[in-house]
Amino acid sequence: MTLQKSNSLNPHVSVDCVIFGFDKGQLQVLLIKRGGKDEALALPGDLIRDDENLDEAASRVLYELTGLRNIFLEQLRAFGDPERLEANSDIQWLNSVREEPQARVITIAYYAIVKPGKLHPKPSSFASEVKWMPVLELPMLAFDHSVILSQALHHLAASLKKEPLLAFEMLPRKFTLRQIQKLYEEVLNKNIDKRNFRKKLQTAGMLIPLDEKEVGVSHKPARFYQFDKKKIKTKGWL
Amino acid sequence: MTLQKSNSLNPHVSVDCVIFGFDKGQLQVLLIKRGGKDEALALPGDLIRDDENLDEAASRVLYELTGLRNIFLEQLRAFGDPERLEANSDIQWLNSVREEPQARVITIAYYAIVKPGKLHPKPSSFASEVKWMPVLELPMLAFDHSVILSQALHHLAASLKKEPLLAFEMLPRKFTLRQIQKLYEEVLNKNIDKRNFRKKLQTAGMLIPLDEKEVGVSHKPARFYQFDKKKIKTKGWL
DNA sequence: AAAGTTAGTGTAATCGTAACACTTAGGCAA
DNA sequence: TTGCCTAAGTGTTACGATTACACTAACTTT
Repeated sequence: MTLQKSNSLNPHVSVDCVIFGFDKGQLQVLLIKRGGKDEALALPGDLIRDDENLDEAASRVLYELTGLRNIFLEQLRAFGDPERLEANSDIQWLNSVREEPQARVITIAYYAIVKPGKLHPKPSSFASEVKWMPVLELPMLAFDHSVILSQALHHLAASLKKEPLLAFEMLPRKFTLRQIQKLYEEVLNKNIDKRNFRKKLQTAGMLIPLDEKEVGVSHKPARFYQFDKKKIKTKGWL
Repeated sequence: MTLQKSNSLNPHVSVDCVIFGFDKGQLQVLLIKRGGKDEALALPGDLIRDDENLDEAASRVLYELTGLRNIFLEQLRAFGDPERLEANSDIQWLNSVREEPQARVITIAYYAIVKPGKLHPKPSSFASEVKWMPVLELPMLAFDHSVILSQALHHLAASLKKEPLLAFEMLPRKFTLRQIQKLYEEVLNKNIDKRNFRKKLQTAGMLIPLDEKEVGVSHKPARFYQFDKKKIKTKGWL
């Protein structure tokens, strides 16, 4: 091992966040454009700062982008092919100014869940454009972000089967049984039997029925429910 | 964000490998000492080189340590508190020579599985001492390696429930039904009913019975089996 | 008032899981 | 050689979980 070499080209390390939301019956992901109009969409992310750990860096990216704190956020995994393109245009600028060889970028991917309505995307110092995109009809993303996103999606589906908590993170505070079923159908990409699904929800006993119903719908109005946080069951319930 | 700063202190990035093996009825992990006798045990690891991706770096560490290739190897997750101590003594030396502030080390943890008997630990350029230790009776490890190991162990148990393949990676080519059951009992840390366990193995149909039995044991000799790689079932079988 | 839409509800068949005990084959010691 | 020790090997029953399946109720629109 050449010490000199391994030090001189220490990689950049960034976090990238796959931010999921469920709205209009579709699973959505929050994407940005950093610079010009015709740039590819990308996952929001930033270089890690010296004084923050990985989780804090991801939290910060989320906060700077959305203004939200206390969001569900977990590390997915690290990505770092040496051929990975630069994940931050600042770095490109920096390197071109210095005429140094470009250091690679290793990124730690996180996935996050935001309740619908909590977030009204707007441009920031990070991103000239910010918007929700339905995961099922995505264009190509910048860098290796398509790979990251598809792994995050896979992971989300696997987690949803084990942890009902995640489902409730994706729904508004009050929701109907139909909404939660649609969420599962969308993410797991299969149809679920209504009666069996409700039976299992009842057995789990994590729902508080409210004395409130849908209004203005042209069919029998559904009852609203709330999630009972005291009764989380986390293992294998679907 | 200060560009200058974020670049000048680019973190070091390393891989650390949690190498599991199952021998003498116990789950073991391969640990090293880098330097002196009274140093704490540590997970084997190294800085990532410029020309390799993360998986390759982990593979290389494994190869340099054990001489083995084509080992089961998967990324666990990244660890990177800013307070993380140096994970490579070369770096400390380097930094002290240059009188630079120490850059933090972010590490990508991997876990690997090695069949018993494949590996006869011996010192290398990495490590002055290399040895298998039973995971249930470990001393404190260097840096944050105890945390990494415990997460790897947890992950291993979770994976074993889903992927029988992992079990077969841990066993020799020929094994008895008792061996595979003991493996599960050790990793999942609970007793398993013999008849039910065998029934499930049969249902899964991944075992090829051999015309060979234990010899020299002071009880009814058990039949040997082989794993049928063509019939892997990977989802939820235990 | 009729048609359209989703809410809401129970039962029977099937499958998987869990609990449980005795006979057999070999080594070893008296 | 006999008896004892040890682990191998083998089925059945009870229980719980999962699946499949169809009608009535409430509200809106035309």
